[in-house]
Amino acid sequence: MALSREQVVAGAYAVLQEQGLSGLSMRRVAQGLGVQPGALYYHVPSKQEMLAEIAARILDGVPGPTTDPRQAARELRAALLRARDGAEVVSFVHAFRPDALPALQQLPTLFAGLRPREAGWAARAVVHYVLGFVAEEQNRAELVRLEILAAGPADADEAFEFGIAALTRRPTRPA
Amino acid sequence: MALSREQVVAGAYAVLQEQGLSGLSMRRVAQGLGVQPGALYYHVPSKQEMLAEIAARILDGVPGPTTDPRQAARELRAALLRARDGAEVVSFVHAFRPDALPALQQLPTLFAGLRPREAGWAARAVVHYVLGFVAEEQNRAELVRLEILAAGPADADEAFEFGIAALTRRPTRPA
DNA sequence: CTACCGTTTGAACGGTGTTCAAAACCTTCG
DNA sequence: CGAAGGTTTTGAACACCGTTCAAACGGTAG
Repeated sequence: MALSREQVVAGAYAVLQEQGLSGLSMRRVAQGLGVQPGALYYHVPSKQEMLAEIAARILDGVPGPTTDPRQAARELRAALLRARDGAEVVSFVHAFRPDALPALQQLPTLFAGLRPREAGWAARAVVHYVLGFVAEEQNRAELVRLEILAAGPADADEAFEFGIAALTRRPTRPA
Repeated sequence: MALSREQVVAGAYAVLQEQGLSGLSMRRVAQGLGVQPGALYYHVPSKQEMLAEIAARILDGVPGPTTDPRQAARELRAALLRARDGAEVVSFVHAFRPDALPALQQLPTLFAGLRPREAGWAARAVVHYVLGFVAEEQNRAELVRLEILAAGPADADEAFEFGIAALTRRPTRPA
């Protein structure tokens, strides 16, 4: 049976879960699918595009039908945590192909109380904060797993809420 | 005259400015110094350590003697913008060697009005926001330079202040 | 002049993303 | 059935990458 784009992406996702982003090479994906590396390029134009599809998959279905930016941020974090190195993957894709992540592009609509300009800024601030926070979270977990770092305090949820609360508080009118 | 660690780092910094982070390879650094790649490893244990030194150099002297978190954030952004791909470099180093960046580790002391736990959270939030914001800023500039992306609105300063204002506003006491 | 030590070379190892002509496979048609 | 034609895969190569290490080099002190 011939390969398909979905199978390639699924295979890559499996490698991501088992080896992490640094272990995700086209050769390993090919090996996992029992195929030569070149075959992948018939279904996928580049590794970057493949990662874009994985990132979309990671963010699939979030945020749900909420109108609360805080809730959206929580769901975003949960989705990122579900995939190994999820934040790193999404950050990478967000950098060179932001249009491939509709989940993040729709965020400004949740800041209904703000003018369009400010809503965009607020959404970007939340995205940067969430991606940075979770990237550090997953990274530390990995370093702890490899015993390079000692486990720190388990206050991630509280810390996350602290930042999100600040970023979603309505500005106090100056004067 | 024999090479020195400082010369290696300076050479790497020069390559960074001319080629960007993606063009910064040990081989190119060696070439710029008129030396074989292996010679670098007598002065520097790895590329990661070399990058850590570059990141420290980028953040050298910031934040200045201010006690205002907002001002510190502005100086941080300015320092990152001074180096090509500065935010990406510092993010990378911050991920696997946070202790190599005292400039970022000292940030919690600026949140004097908060309890230690909250001060740490606030500092981390600011770091994630600033690094994410400037990374996007520099990345977009690069994509525009390569004519992959059309130039957007020039509201970076305002957008930055918006996020920083939110992150440095004192929490409204809940009840 | 010789020994020594700090530094550099040159070559190699094992990896990476990507390309492409040629081969293999599969389906459809005569 | 066999031939044609399109789709998919192979196998090999290209140009890189970070890193290692024995051997050679350079200068300096005894």
